[in-house]
Amino acid sequence: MLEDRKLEVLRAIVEDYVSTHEPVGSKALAERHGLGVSPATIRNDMAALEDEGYIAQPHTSAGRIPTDKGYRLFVDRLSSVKPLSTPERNAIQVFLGGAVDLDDIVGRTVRLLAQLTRQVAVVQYPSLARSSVRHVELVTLSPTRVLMVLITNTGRVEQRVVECAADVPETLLGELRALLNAAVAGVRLADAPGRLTDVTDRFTLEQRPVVAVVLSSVLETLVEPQEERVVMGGAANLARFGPDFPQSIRPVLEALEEQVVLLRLLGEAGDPSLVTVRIGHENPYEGLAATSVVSMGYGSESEALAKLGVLGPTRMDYPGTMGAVRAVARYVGKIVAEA
Amino acid sequence: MLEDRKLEVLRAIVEDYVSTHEPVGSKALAERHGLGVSPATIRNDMAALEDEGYIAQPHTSAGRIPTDKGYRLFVDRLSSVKPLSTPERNAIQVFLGGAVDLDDIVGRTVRLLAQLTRQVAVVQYPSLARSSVRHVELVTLSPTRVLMVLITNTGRVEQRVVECAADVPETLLGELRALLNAAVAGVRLADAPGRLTDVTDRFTLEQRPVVAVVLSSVLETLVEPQEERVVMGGAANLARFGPDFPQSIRPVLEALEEQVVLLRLLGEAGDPSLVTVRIGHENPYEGLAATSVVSMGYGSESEALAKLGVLGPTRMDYPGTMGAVRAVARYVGKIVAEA
DNA sequence: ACTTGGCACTCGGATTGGGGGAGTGCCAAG
DNA sequence: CTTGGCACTCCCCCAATCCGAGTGCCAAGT
Repeated sequence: MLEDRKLEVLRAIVEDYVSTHEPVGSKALAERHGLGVSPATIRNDMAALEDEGYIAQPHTSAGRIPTDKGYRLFVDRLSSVKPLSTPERNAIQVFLGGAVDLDDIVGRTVRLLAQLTRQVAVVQYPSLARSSVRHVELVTLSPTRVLMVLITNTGRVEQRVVECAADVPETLLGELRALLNAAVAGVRLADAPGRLTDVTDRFTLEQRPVVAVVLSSVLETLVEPQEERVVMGGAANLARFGPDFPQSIRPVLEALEEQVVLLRLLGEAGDPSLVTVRIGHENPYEGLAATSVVSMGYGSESEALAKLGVLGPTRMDYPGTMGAVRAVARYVGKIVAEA
Repeated sequence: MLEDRKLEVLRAIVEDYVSTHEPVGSKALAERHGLGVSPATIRNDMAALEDEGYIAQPHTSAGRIPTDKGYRLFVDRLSSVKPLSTPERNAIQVFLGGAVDLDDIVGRTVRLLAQLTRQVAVVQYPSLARSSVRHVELVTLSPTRVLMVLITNTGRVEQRVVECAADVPETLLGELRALLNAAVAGVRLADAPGRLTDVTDRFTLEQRPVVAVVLSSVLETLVEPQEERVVMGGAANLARFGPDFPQSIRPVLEALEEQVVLLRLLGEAGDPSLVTVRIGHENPYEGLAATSVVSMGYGSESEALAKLGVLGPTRMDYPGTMGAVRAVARYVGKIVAEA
């Protein structure tokens, strides 16, 4: 009973603080939320909650604000993901439906997420490692230079210029192209290198050096997690962060420019089939101490290809944000899987 | 004589204000800069400059700050582009030298510019319209779907999926590929459509519908200015803008997210072979009233392929910024041209 | 054992009221 | 045309003050 009400009070504090952005006091709480008790009682509960570390006061004799720990409890036990409204769902379909290629899908997704949540959105490109090879193309640029283009089933296109010591005859290239495609088409990138081991053997001794150079380039592209690309958008929503500016926005902007940091933010989250929330100091970057990340994997039913998420102040609307992230992730997953 | 000194005073005001970020008064001016006249004299000149609209005072009895018009005069007549230091030049070479493909070049350029100028950098991808076709590739995805990949001499890769009503036999595709490449390889994109007019004639009547669909897709990709892509970086440098925050940073962030706005910022500048400066209200977007854009075209000797630039507060170090932009533009131009 | 009203207390934030000073404009003399 | 002098004007900074929301605790009520 008492425990129950304490949790109820915590929920009320989080909700009020999220909507007003101001420390919330016992009186306002008692009034606005229909808990049938007096401010004094709430004060007792609040004192307890503070002892346990769920809330804190900025200064003596101010209202309380939730701590990271408080938000954590709220997210884990006091709230449920809020489904989107039907118009919102429709908007997603319309907005993503018009996409033509992978870049377009990712770009639209980022804008969509940013608009829906009014926060900063981050979307990772479908990972190369988990997708499969659709086609390998070799194009002569100059006698000694070859452009290798790798197309995956997720629509991603990787390119690389190969410099060869000797001239590469067009016929050789054609042969190699055919062999390559026969060997790896439809194969997952991670498994592809194994299929290439005996390709060199098919060529004459004098051809082998050239073949080897091209092959090694293909292998590199296959194996290297390659710069896992991440796209960010909605930075203007940072202005919503609060009036306590440069200090708070600066490190966030810095973090957002580092692909590496973005990748870690998304990458270190848990089960990709569920919405994950990392709150404040739980994030792997100190500049984001006042920031939460809501993320989720997307891809085919069976497997996540990549992740996406949004980033906002710890004082965000978790249920709503989680709902938006989940809905978008599912929808994008469907699109990417069927493409 | 008098005119000359007035200009000298204006230059001093701009330089001082840029370095201190504070309104500059007559006394400080007389001391710090070696104009051999008394503060009183300077006051007279300042009054004149104010009448003519080159400087203004934030409030009565404060120092003066340059107006947009003042900066304009400074840029046009009082300053010269400041060449980079040798170490800086080396840094450019090292940093851009390691680039492997077009995306990489553009990405590195943006980071380089942002770091060099400590401002927000904007780089446009080499335009399709002005570059030429290196290769067209057609790949079967499923019996009725064909992926068209267009590779330009600037290293840019455009892709598009073509849906055909009927099955597309591999042999037909091969033929078409050969014809296409024979027709347009090495041709500028703008001129390419003309070369394709009689391609359809080479096919049998029953093949033509399929050929036509693929061709029209190729044409679209060739003709459409296609989303002219722009990349932005160094947003963290916005924090340097000033302590008068959200109001000033918000519209800028918003503008930076609009590809369209970015394109206009770069696009409307003048002669692409020279460094162009747009100051404050000269910009085609009201959110950027306190912002200047320094931009320049880059590409081969003969012709600019695209533009790049930086964006910062009107109170920026113009000579230095212009020097950095020019140096980077030239170097990137060289790299892109020879690639 | 909780809840409640009462009450003294504590600070942060907004407001007010002077100085202090940088900077200006004008004037009269060089 | 330049210069020193001088009165004047505001802005900015600081300190003192007040106000009130909010707290903690206690003693009484259920």
